[in-house]
Amino acid sequence: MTDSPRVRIAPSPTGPLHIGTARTALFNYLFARHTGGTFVLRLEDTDQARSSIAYEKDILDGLHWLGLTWDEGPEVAGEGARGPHGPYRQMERLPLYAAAADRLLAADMAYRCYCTAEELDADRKAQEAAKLPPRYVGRCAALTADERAAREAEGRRAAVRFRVGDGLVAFDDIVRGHVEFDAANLGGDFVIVRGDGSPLYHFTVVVDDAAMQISHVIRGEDHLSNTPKHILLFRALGYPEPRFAHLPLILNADRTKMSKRKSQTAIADYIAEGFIREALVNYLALLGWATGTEEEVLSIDEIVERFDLDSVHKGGAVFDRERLEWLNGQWIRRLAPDDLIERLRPFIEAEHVAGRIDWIPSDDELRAILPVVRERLPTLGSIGDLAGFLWVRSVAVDTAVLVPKRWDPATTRDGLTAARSTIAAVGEVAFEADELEPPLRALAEARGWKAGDLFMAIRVAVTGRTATPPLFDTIVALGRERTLERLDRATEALASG
RNA sequence: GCCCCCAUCGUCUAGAGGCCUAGGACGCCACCCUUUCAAGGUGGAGAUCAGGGGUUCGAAUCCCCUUGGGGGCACCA
Repeated sequence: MTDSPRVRIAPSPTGPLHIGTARTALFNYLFARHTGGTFVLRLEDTDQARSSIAYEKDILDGLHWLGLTWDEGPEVAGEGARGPHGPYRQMERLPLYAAAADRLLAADMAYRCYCTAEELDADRKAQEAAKLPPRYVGRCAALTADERAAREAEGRRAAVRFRVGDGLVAFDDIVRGHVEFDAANLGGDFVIVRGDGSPLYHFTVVVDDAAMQISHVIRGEDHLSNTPKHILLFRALGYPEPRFAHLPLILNADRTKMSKRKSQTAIADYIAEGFIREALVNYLALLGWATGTEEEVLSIDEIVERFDLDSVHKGGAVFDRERLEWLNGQWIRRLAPDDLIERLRPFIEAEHVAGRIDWIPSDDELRAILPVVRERLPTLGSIGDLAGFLWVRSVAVDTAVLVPKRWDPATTRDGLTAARSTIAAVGEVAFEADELEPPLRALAEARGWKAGDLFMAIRVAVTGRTATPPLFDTIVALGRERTLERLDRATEALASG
């Protein structure tokens, strides 16, 4: 019988959750859920200088937010993990790496290296000058016991290097097919344990993937060239090799690997802008994978159902924010009203904190305008721009935009005054869009105005903007008194200006 | 420099030898709807399938070469 798949996402808490990490996590999640496998989260925090609890929190929070639940691993930053293969933070697994390194040392598959940073640096510069590929020269590969003792006596600390050996290393990558490397091109014996005793990535990843019984290593293509090193380590340690699947990279607009410098890479920044999880997941799934049908707007469950590693692409995919925004709009329109309101809350509160609105609307107020704002929201964060005028005491009206192109100031003043009377004539109880439109249209017709011009003058007067939700719904949301007051203010501004 | 990977509209992609005079989506343009802005609808521009050789009756699809792009070569992950 074949065991069910075990996959993992192994982020390093050395920076905020990156789009690329989220995508890799998503594909692991999709594969695990589609196959009924197990999804593990492991924190690779061996770079103590760069790791921090704040980043760990950002990463865990981000993955939770995306809805990528894992079966084993830490749930909350800084707290314990669950699962039978713990601990799941590498700094808590140090004894395992030490034992594995000792085994390799004892079998002479690894050796102590006493080279100093200066020596290594000089080697590297010489190789560079000679236009040779960088590679460890093997200075410590065959030290005698006496030579070692001499270096120890000097107080030099030893790193541990793995003997790469020679021969071909081949494997069948699920997305790339047969790939092979000549061990001679791996850059020589590489360090697996630092001079201070802390283990390095290539080593820990193998020890842990073996210990956690990972069956499929699904990761970014940037790891493809590292894979032979890992395979050699699996073999040296006597562990079975997992299957590998290297995903295409997510690219900047210039087709280089997506980077913070050239693109917005932090998931937290997308969340802060008001992208919703459904859209982000949907979008990310479609970068490097497609259903093979014309379906594009898919929920995570629908994606799980259709997902297949074999149909993942080989070529990198440029991150296209416009397409993400389109999908975000699609998903915002699909949310249930109360769900949308709940998700809008933090953004409205942020507007309030920033002083851009004077008060926070109630659920009922929000629910009332939802039908006319939802299709105008590319992101949740655009709620302020779109409807903020509803929640301020007064709006700033620029008299230059208040006067419609075909009108002059006098006509505008006349129009606003007449509109005020017309709107005032609509009683408080009948204050609905259907009651407002007919008399205002009649007014325009009676005075020989184009309805659009009248409406635009009113729109700017009551909202301060030229692009708004439908005018009559807007006026109703604003309420009779506030509408009349804003019309008065605008008329005054026109008179004095 | 060395090794490895990749290559269909601007972008994401469909396409696994004949169904392709290459389909869809985003974006763009036009029109319709319309009080603005959106959303929606319809239509359009946009790819000699990187180029060149093969294989085949037939190639975007298979093979080779070239070109281009990317990734990796740390006591980072």
